Amino acid sequence: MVRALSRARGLLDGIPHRRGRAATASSSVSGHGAEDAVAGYVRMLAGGVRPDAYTFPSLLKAVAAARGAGAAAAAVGGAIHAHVVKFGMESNAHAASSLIVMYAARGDGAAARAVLEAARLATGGGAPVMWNALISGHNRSGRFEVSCCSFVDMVRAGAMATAVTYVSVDCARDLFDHMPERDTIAWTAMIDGYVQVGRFRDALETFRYMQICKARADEFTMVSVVTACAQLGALETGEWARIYMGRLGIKMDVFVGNALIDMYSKCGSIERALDVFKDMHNRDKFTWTAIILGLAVNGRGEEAIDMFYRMLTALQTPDEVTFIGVLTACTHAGLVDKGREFFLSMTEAYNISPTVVHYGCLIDVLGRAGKLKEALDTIDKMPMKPNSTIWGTLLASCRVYGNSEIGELAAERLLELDPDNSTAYILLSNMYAKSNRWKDVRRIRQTIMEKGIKKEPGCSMIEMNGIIHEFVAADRSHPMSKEIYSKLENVLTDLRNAGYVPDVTEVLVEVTEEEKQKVLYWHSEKLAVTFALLTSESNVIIRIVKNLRMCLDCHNAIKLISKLYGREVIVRDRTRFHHFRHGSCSCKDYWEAKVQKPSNVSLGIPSSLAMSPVHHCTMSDMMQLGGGHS
DNA sequence: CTAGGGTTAG
Repeated sequence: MVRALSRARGLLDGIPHRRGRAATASSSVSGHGAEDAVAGYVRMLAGGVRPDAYTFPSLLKAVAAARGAGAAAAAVGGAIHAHVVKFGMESNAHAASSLIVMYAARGDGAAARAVLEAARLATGGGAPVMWNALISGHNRSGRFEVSCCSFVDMVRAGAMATAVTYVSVDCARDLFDHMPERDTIAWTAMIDGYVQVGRFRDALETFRYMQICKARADEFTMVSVVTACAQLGALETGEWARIYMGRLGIKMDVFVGNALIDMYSKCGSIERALDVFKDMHNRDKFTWTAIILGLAVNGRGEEAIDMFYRMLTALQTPDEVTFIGVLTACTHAGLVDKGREFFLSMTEAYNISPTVVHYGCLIDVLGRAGKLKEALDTIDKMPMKPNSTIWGTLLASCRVYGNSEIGELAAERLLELDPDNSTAYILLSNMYAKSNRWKDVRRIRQTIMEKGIKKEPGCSMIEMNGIIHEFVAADRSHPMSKEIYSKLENVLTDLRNAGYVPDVTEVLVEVTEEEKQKVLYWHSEKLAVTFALLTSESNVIIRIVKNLRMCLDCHNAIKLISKLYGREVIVRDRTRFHHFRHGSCSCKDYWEAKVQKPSNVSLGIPSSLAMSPVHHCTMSDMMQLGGGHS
């Protein structure tokens, strides 16, 4: 590449002052690698075409995107910079911005800044986009402190630009609101800023405000909007966004397609994800990875693996994320041999070193199949230090299979790494209870109380007519709270008449039977389902997104609700989808405990200590009711 | 016609 450039330099002198065809040359260059771009540029010069303002941005973009910041790449960048100067383009905002991004992205902040200052001097201020370029370039090289400094400099220089999003979203919003005019890029940067920090509802709200302001969205904007919908499980809004794009003639490029596949998958609408997938003629590795993951978490592991083979046939190279999808598919489909096989093939066939996340997937595959010893051996042989997720995964499997020996070890390791992990305490005390080690049970409970360990509160979201409603356990803040609780009473009566028995043994605290039941009844997903029963048509699928894993009692209750009221309910929890229909669930109850409940009564254990395998919901129950401690 | 804003996991 460097040689090509030096050849280009040699050609410079012979260039006639002919213009006009440069744009064609530069557009033919974009979309290819740096090598192709430079080769195209050289061809252009050789053909006697003089580069213009349109030439350098795409050329530099290709060079900046080239992997690594090796000496060769640096030399090429420097040479192109020389060309920019030579052709008198250094104060052109487009060319200068491209140079700035290239230098900053490679970590050469001084060079980037020099380009900016030169352009400012030459033009008496310079275009604000150059500041965007500077900050964006710093961010690309991960030097966020430097980008913050640049931001301060920008403000001092009196420039107002769109890159403000990178400072802090709230600060950015303040600046955004004060911008004299906002173009599509500014709106998109703001919306995506919210998406990046996980404030998806703010992202959608800003998009709605964008509509009110009659600003035009483009495909970039829509990717961020659809991504927000995906995270929120907001299918109605996501669907609306797709129709909106059609109506406005926003082109559906591969980014939009990928975002849509992900959105439909994360909303439990895998059929529509597949529709989008089939309609896409340009598929990249993201497309395949998205559909593989979508199929995997929606309980269609075999099809996910078929897709992986199709991906190879389509000559797309899987990356480390693809393998997370493939391994997740194996977990959810219970395919142990395949899982091991794929894991090994990563290094052997694709030269991808498994990360701790991949090991987590493998532990999950083995654990869910009950191969706990093998899972433990795998952890021992891992080339990196196991993190808390690894031990947590193993612990969860130990709960399912009632293996207290390995479970105890996993819990201890987990607590070493994450001393306030509520799940570990609950499962540990539960395992002690199961082996009648009541002294240890009391010790754990004491620790929980003393340390004031708290569980992340359970929270369920549901979209109704484009509005997202949020419920936490025992929530009374919803405007329809009164109706919801009264409807819940009716639903529970129906359920009991149909044979539902509340699983109160999961409540750990010393309270009356009545109180135990209440705790159980007020779990956030029950509130959300009840709300949906109250407010939606009977033919509408109820879709709920939960932040934690579903609890066993809610799982039972919703199974029965789907049968009794003839409603389809889809719950996306932390790890998978539950599609409830006609009284059964797509997860095939795979994650439920595969052990018998302990027979505490016959052992003469006081009922206040009666325990059984517990789940995520119990800690808040415990704290909420005080356990005689409050 | 170009620069600054976009997709997959945890």
